[in-house]
Amino acid sequence: MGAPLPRDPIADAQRNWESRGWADVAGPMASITAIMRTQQILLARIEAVLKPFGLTFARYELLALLGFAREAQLPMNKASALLQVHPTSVTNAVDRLEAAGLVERSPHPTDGRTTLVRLTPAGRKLATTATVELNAQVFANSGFSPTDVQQLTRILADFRRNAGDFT
Amino acid sequence: MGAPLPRDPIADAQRNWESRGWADVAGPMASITAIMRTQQILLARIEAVLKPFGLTFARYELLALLGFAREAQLPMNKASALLQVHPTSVTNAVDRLEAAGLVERSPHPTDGRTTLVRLTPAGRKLATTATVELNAQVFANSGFSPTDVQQLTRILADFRRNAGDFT
DNA sequence: CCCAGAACCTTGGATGTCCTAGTATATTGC
DNA sequence: GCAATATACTAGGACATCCAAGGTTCTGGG
Repeated sequence: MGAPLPRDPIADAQRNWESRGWADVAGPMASITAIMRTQQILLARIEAVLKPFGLTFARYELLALLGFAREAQLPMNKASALLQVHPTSVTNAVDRLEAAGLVERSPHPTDGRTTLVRLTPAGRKLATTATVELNAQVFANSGFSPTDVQQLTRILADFRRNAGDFT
Repeated sequence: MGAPLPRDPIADAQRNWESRGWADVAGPMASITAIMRTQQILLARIEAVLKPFGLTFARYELLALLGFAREAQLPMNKASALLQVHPTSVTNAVDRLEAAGLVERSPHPTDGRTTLVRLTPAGRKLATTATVELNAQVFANSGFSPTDVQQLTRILADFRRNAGDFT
């Protein structure tokens, strides 16, 4: 979005916090701000790879999830829970994927309230293609060393468990 | 958004990647996905604290940045660079903060292209109040141990530098 | 058996982010 | 000095996320 800054803006913020008498929380503040920024960078990289396929990250995640599901299908509410996003976000993603012919909705055989989403053959194919591309262009050169990956995985899993994501 | 899941969905995804023959990138994939999810959780906590003040995280960040600037003012493009967001996002945030009487726009004295944004007294006061609240309710109990904070700071700073955020 | 409460999905609204394009002002180069 | 290029901000559009509200279908207790 612009040229590199001469200084780390987050490190500056941490110093500002300390000089204001908030030194006790300056470290966590900086870590959290860094997570926000890192997420933006990673999301931008991912979306750049997915754009040629007409996919966004949200839609890709749903395709990938369905690709690993039995019969390549899931109830909407199950998808919402596993992706950990609001049900309306799933509705939105399915609307667009369905319009693109990548998934199909069908009524649940026994529960009239729930709707099943299933990959079409085209959806299955695209899910694989897009994943291969993401693996090669983003995950293979993530910018994290193997040690970093291990530490991140541990730290963030602890955090997510503590936040109530899973038990 | 829902009850805790019985299993970590990201760990499941990692296993799925491995069983598909993508074991070499399964670790980074899981780390990156965990960053995405962690960012969502943290953002939700922050916005919950800011909501009573009529602020969002984007608007708060701008207020906080101005609070540390000389004269409590900055050119729009400088704010965009330091917050590392698109210029239109700053325009959007300033529009709303200005409507709320928290910041003011003024023309740059020598460069007719640039606009300065400055905190109003109300804006300065709210910035401090909101920060104290965020410190107490989010950063003081971040969910990261002091060791985690150190490791995160190091890993994410390396990543951001490598991504071209700063030198 | 039936109705109240719960569960599931969708619609509509608010916000934020980015991109593209357009307007206005500076700066550069011939 | 003037035209070409670059920079700064803003308007409009596409997407995603969440919340609130509404319609439909289940489930359970009386």
